Amino acid sequence: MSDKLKDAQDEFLNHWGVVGPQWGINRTMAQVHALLIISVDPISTDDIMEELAISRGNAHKNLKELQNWGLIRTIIKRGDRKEYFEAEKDVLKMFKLVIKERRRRELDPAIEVVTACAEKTVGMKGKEAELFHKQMKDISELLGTGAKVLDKFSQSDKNLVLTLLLKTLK
Amino acid sequence: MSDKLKDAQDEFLNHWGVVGPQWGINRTMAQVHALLIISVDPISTDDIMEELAISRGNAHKNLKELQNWGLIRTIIKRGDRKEYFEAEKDVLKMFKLVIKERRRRELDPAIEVVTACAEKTVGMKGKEAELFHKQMKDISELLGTGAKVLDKFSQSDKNLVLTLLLKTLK
DNA sequence: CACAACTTTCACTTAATATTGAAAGTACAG
DNA sequence: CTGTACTTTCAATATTAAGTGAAAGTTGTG
Repeated sequence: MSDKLKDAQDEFLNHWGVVGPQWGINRTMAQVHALLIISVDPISTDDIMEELAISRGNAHKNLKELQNWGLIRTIIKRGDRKEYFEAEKDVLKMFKLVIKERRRRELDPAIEVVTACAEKTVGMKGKEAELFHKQMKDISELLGTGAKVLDKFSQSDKNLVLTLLLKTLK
Repeated sequence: MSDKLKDAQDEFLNHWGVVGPQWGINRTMAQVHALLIISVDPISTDDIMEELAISRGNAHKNLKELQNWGLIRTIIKRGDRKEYFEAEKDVLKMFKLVIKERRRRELDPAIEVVTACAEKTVGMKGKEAELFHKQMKDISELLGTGAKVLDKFSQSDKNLVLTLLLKTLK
């Protein structure tokens, strides 16, 4: 008998490890996270090592990284010296954390660069200088607005924001 | 005399090469694009090789890739056999293209995986199966809505959508 | 046709990232 | 205080991604 649940879980773990890197998240981190969001109970580093067939160092590093993103938390059980880990299971909260982190990593540095470049060329004359300044200013403004939108989304506590958004955009 | 415009342009080219990879775009592709969006006139592969000090193969590959994203177009001048390249200069259009491509690369494959996993476990009994199914379904729905939002944005021809959005979310 | 002016491909090199596993570090229990 | 049950670090190694440059392919021109 093939265990259909186990099959589906394995499919998720494997494919998520492929999808992760397309999101700028490494394969193992994506898989550790995947494992945790489908685990009913908190699990230990050893469980993760075994389940994903990875080394202790690797498991450790990625668990730390997931903690930095705020996606998982450490659980300690009394009478047990091991640490256990548990993921944020609420999918909306989870995505808000991801968006927040990606805004910080992707948008913020880009905004800094173009804003500085725009400022350095303000008021300059000549075709080339004017084009350069305009491009820097436009990119800066657009990314700035984008960052604000993402902020609002990740701070909002209404679950239906996305759905509302969709209607607004229609 | 230090050419302030040249300095700012170099700063942009260099830093954009750092920012690019954080966006899942390789350094050279980001720099070639950067060069093109601040060039007043179309430029050739040789110009790009010289300006960025990269090989022909590398320049070629990244130009092709930028064409796949729809971010640049080829220009031919009569009486000249060389190809020249020109970027989409409208920053809003440019970002719409980037968003469209990233949705395709990041969201679509992820949606496919979780949707399949959700379908395979519909109606299953037991704590573990129920959690798994719920997680897959929730992720699928959230990503699905996200994809639609990005679609609307990249299809919309109103320039002020983002700004409006911001107000809606307040 | 055949040469010149290009563009494209690709086997190889180089650089960047991820992974391992063992050693070092910590902290609790007895 | 000491042994044990862990967590953390890190130098070495493996894997993956990017870049090179020369050779092969293509196309327009005389």
